[in-house]
Amino acid sequence: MEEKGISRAVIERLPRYFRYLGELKDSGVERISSHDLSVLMRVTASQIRQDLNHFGGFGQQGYGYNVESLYEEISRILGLNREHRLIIVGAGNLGQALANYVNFEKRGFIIKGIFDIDEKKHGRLIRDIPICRMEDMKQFIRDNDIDIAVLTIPKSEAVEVAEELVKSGIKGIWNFAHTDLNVPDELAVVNVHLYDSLLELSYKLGGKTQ
Amino acid sequence: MEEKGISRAVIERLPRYFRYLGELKDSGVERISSHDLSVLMRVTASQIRQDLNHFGGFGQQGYGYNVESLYEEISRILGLNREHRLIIVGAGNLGQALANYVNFEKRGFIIKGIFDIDEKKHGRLIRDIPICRMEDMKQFIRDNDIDIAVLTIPKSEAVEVAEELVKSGIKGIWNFAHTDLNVPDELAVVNVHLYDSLLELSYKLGGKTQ
DNA sequence: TAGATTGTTAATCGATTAACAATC
DNA sequence: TAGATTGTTAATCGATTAACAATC
Repeated sequence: MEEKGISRAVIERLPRYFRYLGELKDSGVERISSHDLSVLMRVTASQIRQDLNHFGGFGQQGYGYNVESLYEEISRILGLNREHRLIIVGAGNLGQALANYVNFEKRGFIIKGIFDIDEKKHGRLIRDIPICRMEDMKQFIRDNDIDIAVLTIPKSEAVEVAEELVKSGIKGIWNFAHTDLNVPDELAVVNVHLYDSLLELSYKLGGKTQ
Repeated sequence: MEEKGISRAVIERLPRYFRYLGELKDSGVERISSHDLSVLMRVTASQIRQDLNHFGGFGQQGYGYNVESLYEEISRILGLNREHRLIIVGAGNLGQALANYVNFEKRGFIIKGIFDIDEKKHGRLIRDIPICRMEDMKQFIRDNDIDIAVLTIPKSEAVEVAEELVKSGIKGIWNFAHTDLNVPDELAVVNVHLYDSLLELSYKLGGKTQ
């Protein structure tokens, strides 16, 4: 039993389960019931059981869930049992910040290269990752078996570059550009629209200011 | 008629409407029907009309919506008619990247100060924004009438610092720390959990790799 | 006026919560 | 065994879509 028509809502909750289980595991908790977890996470126990049962019966009646093994199951569901090879496209502030961030690597998201149009940046290293010419991107993706591209370029270029990435055989795009990409359905895209998220905060502030 | 019990789903769609209307405005489009907009945005026309009518009847039968005025309405709903004063807490890679990003300022999100525990960073400027001591944060928030704190510190410190921010009278937190904050309901919090978002991508990649 | 398109009510769909028999 | 807690079905709730009278 696995992933056919799992709803977006469930998928978005998985990383949060994973995070809480990781913390429980680290603090030495061996087992937890859906009820206890629901109190911790401030959701309903029903939702937890429903969510998990989309992927399999990981619990045991009268016992609950084994923290370690549930953690491993979710880890596997999230695809953390295999290594991902990434490139970052756009060596601006955000691209460089992400390149410098080492925690992703620990989880198997390996950044192999950075690409930028600015030739003054070419040849420079961030950590040990080279900043390369855009012209070499396609070949680099193939040579290094890259599956994820992190898009941190201005929106004006994003759509075009995304299409180029698709042609190069990339499997997923982590899109920080503030635009919707026009890519085939087979491609996985997750958008991080920071400005949208800031506007959401501004909305929620509502009458709270002034 | 305004914002009472608007659902999360609707709120999260507002910035996207705003973006599309901005682009239409910039390309000189004067009016648009919910149908035409629905084709462009790949949603249903019904949803657009329902969403907008939570806030008021901005359209006109037989005509559609005036792009400019709808843009202004949504701008106002999103709170862009007033200035927001921000501080960034945590001058690491991400904090510095956000501080360097000028586009937010253009929309009225003014970054007034940056705070970090690392005293080697104190006194340095990013653009014209000073990096200050954590001890001075509380006073700075009051003196500069700060309403939003951007939290870009490790999760280990985030909960504690968030509580301090609450006491200092902050109204909203844009949280990039990978943890849930424990703050009163009156406070607006929007989380940007980058790692969760990357895991979502990893999940979606599913069988696509290997 | 006739045509177009909204605002809004009603119908449908999907997600969340509750309940409980199965079972460890 | 008795108690606890799951997996799963049924009930409820909410969000999306469809339909259409109102009206520009």
